[in-house]
Amino acid sequence: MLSTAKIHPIMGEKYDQTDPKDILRYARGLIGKSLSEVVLSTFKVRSGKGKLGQYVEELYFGLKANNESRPDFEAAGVELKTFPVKKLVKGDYVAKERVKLGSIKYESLINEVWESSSLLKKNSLLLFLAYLFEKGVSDLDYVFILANLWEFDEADLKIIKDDWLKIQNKVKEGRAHEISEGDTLYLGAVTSAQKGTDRVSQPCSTEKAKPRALCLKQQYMNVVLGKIFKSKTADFERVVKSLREYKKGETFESLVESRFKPYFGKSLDELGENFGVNPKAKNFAATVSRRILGVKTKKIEEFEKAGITVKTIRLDKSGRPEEAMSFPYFKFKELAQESWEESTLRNQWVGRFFFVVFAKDSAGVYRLEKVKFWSMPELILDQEVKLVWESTKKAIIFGDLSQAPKSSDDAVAHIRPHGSNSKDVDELPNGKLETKRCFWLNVKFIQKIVK
DNA sequence: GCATGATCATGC
DNA sequence: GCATGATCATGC
Repeated sequence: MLSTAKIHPIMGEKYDQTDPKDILRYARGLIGKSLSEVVLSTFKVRSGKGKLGQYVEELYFGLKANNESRPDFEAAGVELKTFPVKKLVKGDYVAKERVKLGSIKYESLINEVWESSSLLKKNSLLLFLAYLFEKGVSDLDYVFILANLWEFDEADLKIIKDDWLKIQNKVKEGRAHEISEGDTLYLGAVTSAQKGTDRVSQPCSTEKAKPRALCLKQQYMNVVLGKIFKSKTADFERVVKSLREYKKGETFESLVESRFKPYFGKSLDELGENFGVNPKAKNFAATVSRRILGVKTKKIEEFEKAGITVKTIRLDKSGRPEEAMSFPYFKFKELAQESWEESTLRNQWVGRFFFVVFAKDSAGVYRLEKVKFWSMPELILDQEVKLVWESTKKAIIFGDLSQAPKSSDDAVAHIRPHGSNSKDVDELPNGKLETKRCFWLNVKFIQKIVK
């Protein structure tokens, strides 16, 4: 606990805790500095994660530990979110992790209504305070790089509300133990267990559930950061241009599905011709799918924010997927250093998927059969996929990729080359060069999903 | 028919 | 120039 804490002379400067703009002005006094530079204090550094946010609140803003259900700056309605970002080689800033909005209380959640929900009350106006994360730097020495007020626009709020309702609904149905972060789009229900085995009770079932917190997904934060910093990669196209496009009771997902419905049964070639897409390209079906969504070349904002991976699947005449499903290649040395919980693979596969399925008819013509939003049950992810990942990591560290999971091992996934050609290589920790590889979802597993 | 390695068009 | 999504090619 804190023994003493003194505000630095330059922070003797006052700010108006009832005025969001003045809070922002004061917050910006931190930009380019670390906490240790602006706060003179003798205090014990607390152990554990996420303490920097508390230090900032107490030492810089002079706030007391706050009641969970109200914003930090109650009179101004401003909630402070301190979070780490990383700088990519190309210069863009990305969130290091999700931004937590508050823990989920299963018992009370089921009695809340959205408009007066604790989530909305607390998080309507956010003050994003980002610091640059660097390995090995202590909490007080991180340099702050951004302070910005953030209010969700109508389009985002619509999706966040539907996310919230979806989570609430699962708890009402007594399925809190089946919640997965991939269920939802922008608002995630991330596990917050201290230990992997921690479980809490839920109101509508005797089954114990993992403790969870509501968060803004990492991908959502990446888009937000891109917009704030006006990054070149933050140029997106939205599927939903206006809220009026939503029919009554329609969610973003059902709206997307309804965009595809008029094309069900149409042949892939026919669709490609209509949209002027080169049928020879290997991403032919993927490009056609994007055109159906009404986007041409830019990234899809809603999909990007939600971390939705769009994949096309071709089924043969017997309904079997013709190929396994590839993902971006991984760097051997990076994977070797990761932990499963924070791995690139888990982060990608815990998200949502959108499958566009083309099936070969009796005449051998591919036709758009259906579309499907899907997320991997966390049980499969944290057991079966984890095993595949761990075995891959072992093989990489050992320096022999022939020991990595193969398609014939009959698991959920395997690894296989994924480069431009056999000369497209990456270095193993032992210095040996191997063709770049990626994780692939097995044909049988994909078949189960789309059935 | 299937597993595995190799490769290609696109977009940035 | 390279990552990505996806499919092609080969061999058993």
